[in-house]
Amino acid sequence: MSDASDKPLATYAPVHTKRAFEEVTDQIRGLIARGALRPGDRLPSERELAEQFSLSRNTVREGLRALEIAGMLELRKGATGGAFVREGQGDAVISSFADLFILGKIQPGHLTEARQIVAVAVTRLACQRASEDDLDELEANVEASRQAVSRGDFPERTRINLEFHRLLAKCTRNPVLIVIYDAMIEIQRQMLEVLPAAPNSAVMPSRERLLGYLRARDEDRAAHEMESNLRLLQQHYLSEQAKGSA
Amino acid sequence: MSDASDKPLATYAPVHTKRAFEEVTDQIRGLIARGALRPGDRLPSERELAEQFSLSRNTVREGLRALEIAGMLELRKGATGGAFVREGQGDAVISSFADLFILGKIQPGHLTEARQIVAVAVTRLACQRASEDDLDELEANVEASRQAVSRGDFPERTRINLEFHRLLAKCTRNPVLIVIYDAMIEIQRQMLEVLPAAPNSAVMPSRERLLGYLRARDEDRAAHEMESNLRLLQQHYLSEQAKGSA
DNA sequence: CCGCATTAATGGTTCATCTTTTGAAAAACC
DNA sequence: GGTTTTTCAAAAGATGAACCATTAATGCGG
Repeated sequence: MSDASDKPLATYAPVHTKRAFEEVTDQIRGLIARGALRPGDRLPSERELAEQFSLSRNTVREGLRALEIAGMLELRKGATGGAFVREGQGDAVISSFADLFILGKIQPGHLTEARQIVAVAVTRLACQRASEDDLDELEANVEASRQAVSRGDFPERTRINLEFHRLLAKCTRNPVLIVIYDAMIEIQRQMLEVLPAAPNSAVMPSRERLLGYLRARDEDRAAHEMESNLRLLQQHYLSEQAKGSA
Repeated sequence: MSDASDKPLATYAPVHTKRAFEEVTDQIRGLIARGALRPGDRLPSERELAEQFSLSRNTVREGLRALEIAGMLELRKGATGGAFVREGQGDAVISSFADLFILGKIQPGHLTEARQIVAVAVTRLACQRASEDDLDELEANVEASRQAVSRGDFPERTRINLEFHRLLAKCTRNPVLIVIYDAMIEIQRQMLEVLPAAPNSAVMPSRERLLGYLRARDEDRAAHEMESNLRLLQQHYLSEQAKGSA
């Protein structure tokens, strides 16, 4: 079917026959990247898009779905429904990151090592940039954790303790760090559903000290507190791993 | 938010009517998470899955497509085609991360700040863990960069210089750090396509010094070299931002 | 044994049609 | 007049059947 005039020059490059729906995603991505579509904007309905692209509605939907999964669009049904450009959040990053764990690509030791690195930096930046409101939120979180413990609601305590990290990351005002840190915390959460949680009664006192250092804007002490806290965790997982492989 | 009266007995389910294709993705994700499906395994054909799920082939395809986009499956067509569980790589993380930049959520200053943090840590770990082969690869990369400069091929030099970071991250042997760092480098690359690149003639000498420190396993000097290198970049972007908003 | 045409299996695409959800307009009610 | 209920239309969601395109295995002829 392919005569010589098909590909006259030896460009070896392209390959990977593009599927129709990828053309849809590329074009829409391009419009967003160029600013022609902005967060909150509504795209034409599936039927209109299908006509404009000269594709079937099904194929267009696959493209829209792809962008929805990628977190760039939100598809709303109903009378005023349609495809809307999303205010970008890191949900897609977080879930695809978590998939790496599901696929067995990430071991607990890998995660805690990376967490240590980012957590210390996040703590330092939070110390510099946290507003009073941020600090109040953190304090409320610690208090909520205390209450969960007193109720004996340990799953809830775990959830609150992880939430603490999310709040801390928010203080940095840096979306890159926020999404990275949130993703790592999400994986941690998923790990805790499978692995035995480290009991770690040292967490609460550590949190209280950390809170004090944050309020005092004592960056070094705050960072050190966070670091030693996570080092315990790292040691726990490394010893678990040793047990597992023994 | 405090006492029991907050949550009466009837907490009215969360719901959020699940779409049919999400059931497909959840079930397959579950099978992978439980180890019933492992990387490399082939799923039944779309037609068979449609029958087993009691769904139309179209709907099943949407589910498979979703997992393909998430990077968990690979769909191959042809006689021996089908859906295969992928060896997990961070592609999906990287592209969804890059989407945050496309959506305008990430500014250059955010990225370089985060890069500084991770890069220094990556450098330290690379110093500890890089094999001789790793170091040879890094050296070859620097040499390639030199040659690109002498050819005057600056886009190629940029590509090679970013590749240096990818190689460095690989030395850490930590998939979490690798994927995070790769993602940041990819965003950097996309930024360079839009923004004026920092000329930065200081890169090559810095790279050579860094390479020396890596070979000498001199962690502190290597980390310092990387840090001061990126600080220049950060200053460049901050001054650009100041110009832009002026 | 090799080379080429055939064939079967698979994903890719399209079409037509139906269902469900949702918001808003119209109607009924007080 | 204002409020509630009903109706309606627009949109995505789902379906099933058909057809196209690609790929690897099969088998035939040399």
